[in-house]
Amino acid sequence: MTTLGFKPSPVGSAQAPTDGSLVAYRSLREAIVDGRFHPNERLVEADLAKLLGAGRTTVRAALVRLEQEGLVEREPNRGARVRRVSDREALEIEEVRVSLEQLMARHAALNLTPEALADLRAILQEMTVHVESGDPVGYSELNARFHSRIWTLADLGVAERMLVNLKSQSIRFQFRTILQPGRPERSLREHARIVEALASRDADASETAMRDHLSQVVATLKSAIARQATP
Amino acid sequence: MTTLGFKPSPVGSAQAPTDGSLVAYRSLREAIVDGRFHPNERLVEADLAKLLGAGRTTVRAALVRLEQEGLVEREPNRGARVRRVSDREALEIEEVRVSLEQLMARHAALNLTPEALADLRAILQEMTVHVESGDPVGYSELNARFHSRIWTLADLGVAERMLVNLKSQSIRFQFRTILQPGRPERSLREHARIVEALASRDADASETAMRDHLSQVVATLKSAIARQATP
DNA sequence: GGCGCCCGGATTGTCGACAATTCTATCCAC
DNA sequence: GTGGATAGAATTGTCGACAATCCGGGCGCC
Repeated sequence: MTTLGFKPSPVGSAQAPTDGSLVAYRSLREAIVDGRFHPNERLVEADLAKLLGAGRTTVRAALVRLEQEGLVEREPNRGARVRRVSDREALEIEEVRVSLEQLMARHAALNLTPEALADLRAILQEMTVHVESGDPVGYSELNARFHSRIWTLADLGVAERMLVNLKSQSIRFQFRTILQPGRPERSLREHARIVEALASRDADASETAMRDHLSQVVATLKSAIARQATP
Repeated sequence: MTTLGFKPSPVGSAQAPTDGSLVAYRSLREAIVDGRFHPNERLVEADLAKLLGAGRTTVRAALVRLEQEGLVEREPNRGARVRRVSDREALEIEEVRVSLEQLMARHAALNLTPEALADLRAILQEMTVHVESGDPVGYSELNARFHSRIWTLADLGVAERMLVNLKSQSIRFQFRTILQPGRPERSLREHARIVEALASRDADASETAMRDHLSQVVATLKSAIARQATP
């Protein structure tokens, strides 16, 4: 059992008076995506209840939600565990992501505002700095901001929810791409192309630029996986 | 309160000895997608418990799952209701569907087997019959079979789950497209093109054929919605 | 007559308890 | 020793009860 403590509300963004059920769900979710629970680790309801200072019913509800979200696996009468996403599935997730991000890029191009464009350029600028100083994890965060900005611009709630969900499932794999030598530099150029395409409000070009970018990510991930399979 | 009765296991496909929790979930799900509960209808836990012959805890778990699935809306302390998906959201769902189905078509082309091709041709044949005899609902079912066959051929579990989920949310809108005059005939031709593209194992062509087909669906739905907005 | 307060009814949120199931380790037969 | 049966521990599934919260109507005050 992991011994990391959960405070009632660590530093988290202030929310309603703190609904017990929500707190349990969010805490567990965060713990899983942050890797404080390992893949395949068992999640015993009673233990979690103690950890969270909640009742078993509450924990159970959270587990059900997380199962539906694909972060947790539950077998009848055998309990819950953190779901391990296989290499194959990670690739599949990334492919779905390509599809959805293409859609996002297309709509973003149609909805483009000067402010959004400025935001994207600013992020791009910051990215450049982090690449030059050789800071992959900082870059990775900016990368997330970049795409997220496009999502809100695209204004497609359904697709956005799906992407957020996919991301939380595949987060363990993100470093297998970004840590590849030369990858940040290339990624930066790809992002620049996306911004250009968006700036010209060309939906087709934006979609294509996004596809090219993420196809590279898929390819990188694929080769990284293949390489480690036969060391 | 709807008074439709739930038998323990109406005629449903046999499953494990019938897990109470699963039964509740499936019954509710089916009731919602079949329209036995109207959009926005309140789902009172105690009532459902009586209906299903289960405890409130069980019903609650089912509601949580359905919420995560997007079929039910729950506000803290205010209970659950059947989620109403707006016209706008239905369009969005359909657009996401286009993206994912393109991906499916691409992979289906790569994985094509003679049996799968035969299946698709058979479904196409049946479709022709139903179109000629003017049976839109029969055609609609075959349409579902057609796409479903492509999904299993594509062998992309993640994308398939998403599509199934999207479909259950937007099922109320399917008749707004298929009932349009001339739509079945056109749809049939589009499906034929998809089969051709798949048969030639051309991934790009398959993807394009699928996109063209579903873009038509989106367009049809869009105009149907616009038309009824201003009658 | 309108506005705000307060109260009962209805409903949800949470808990602990109990039964049912699965898992573990120990013992016995061979 | 090996294999299988068995008892006990651990864990899940389900329930009813109780407190907390929300909703609607009635009352008084201005």
